[in-house]
Amino acid sequence: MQPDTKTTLLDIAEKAARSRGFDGFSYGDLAQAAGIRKASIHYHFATKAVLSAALMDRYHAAVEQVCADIEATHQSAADRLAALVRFYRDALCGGETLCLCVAFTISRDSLADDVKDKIVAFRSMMTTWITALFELGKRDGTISAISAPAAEAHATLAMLEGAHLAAHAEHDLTAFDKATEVLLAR
Amino acid sequence: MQPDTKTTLLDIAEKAARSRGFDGFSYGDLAQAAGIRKASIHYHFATKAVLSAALMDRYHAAVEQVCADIEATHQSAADRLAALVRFYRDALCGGETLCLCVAFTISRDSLADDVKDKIVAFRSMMTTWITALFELGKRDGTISAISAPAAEAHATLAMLEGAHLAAHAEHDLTAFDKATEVLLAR
DNA sequence: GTCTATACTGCGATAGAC
DNA sequence: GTCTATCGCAGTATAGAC
Repeated sequence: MQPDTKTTLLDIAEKAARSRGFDGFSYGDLAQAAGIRKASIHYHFATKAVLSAALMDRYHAAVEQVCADIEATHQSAADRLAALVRFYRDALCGGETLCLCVAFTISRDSLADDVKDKIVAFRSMMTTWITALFELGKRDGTISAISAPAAEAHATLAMLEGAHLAAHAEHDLTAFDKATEVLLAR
Repeated sequence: MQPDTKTTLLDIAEKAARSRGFDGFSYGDLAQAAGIRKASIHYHFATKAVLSAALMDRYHAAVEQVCADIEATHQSAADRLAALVRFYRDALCGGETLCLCVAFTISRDSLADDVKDKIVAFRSMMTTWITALFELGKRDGTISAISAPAAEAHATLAMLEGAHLAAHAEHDLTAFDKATEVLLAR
């Protein structure tokens, strides 16, 4: 079954937004990639603000689902952490695409208020989940030298997003691997 | 002594670029802030590519100087690391501005090739310097549990840049402090 | 749901007067 | 060194035919 136009547009827009940021893609770009006229996109997403809100909603839900899947398929904290790092690594697409939340953060001044709030909500969801991961790590002992789980979580999210930036800057996954080597060795 | 127009323009452009990314500011914005017409800016910087290259050159030299100053004024590895974190914290301007290298990385597709190279060169300069910091830390014992200095350096730069993103996303320095708490406790 | 056509604004950049 | 004026193009968005 073919995806409908709206979904296709979201897919294309997500790729574009994660590659070039909010200010770096236009309805014209999307139209060309989707094979329709740019005016037609307004039927599906009235404004770019509406489109970016839809992108964040879908992205938030998708990543939340990935976290749930990791919990279901990996028992130890160390395995879950490794799976999370692998997810971020795969999300890079060889250095082409960043986390949507990272890409939107730089264009923050161009975003609608509700989209800014969605970025904060996404980050909160992630740090909460990673905090729980480190709390498990303290109990099961599979991750070494955990201080405060919440502090570790904020540091870990920063490191993952920073590693994304590094790989994007060099268009090379090696940069991501170097930055996460210490994290994975714990 | 008043700074000349070219320096004023660089100052304004740096602030704008670090707040909103390469795609997020225009000659029109700079002209308004500088109190001249946008056509006049082309006299100082023929194209936006030339301007962004000048921004990266100046930024690279300035940060390199900061690192040298830290070496001159702080003896132990732990003190130097703390000073580096403090420098990144101050560079945030309360969450408004990012590291120029971070801000440009997202707009990478809009940059001239030589500017992309300057980003890579900046990152290389930083990781080299931080690697030396951790090598000193292994010798003087003021930083705990150092594995491979180079790996620690890549992880640390990622964490600092990720912490910058976090603070920018929330427009709140608290996010930076949370992300660097673990780093400073070492 | 997609099209053509268009309105309006802003962009980077150039030419030439002063 | 800065100005006015302008070019050519791309941006988001809308109106209305099909």
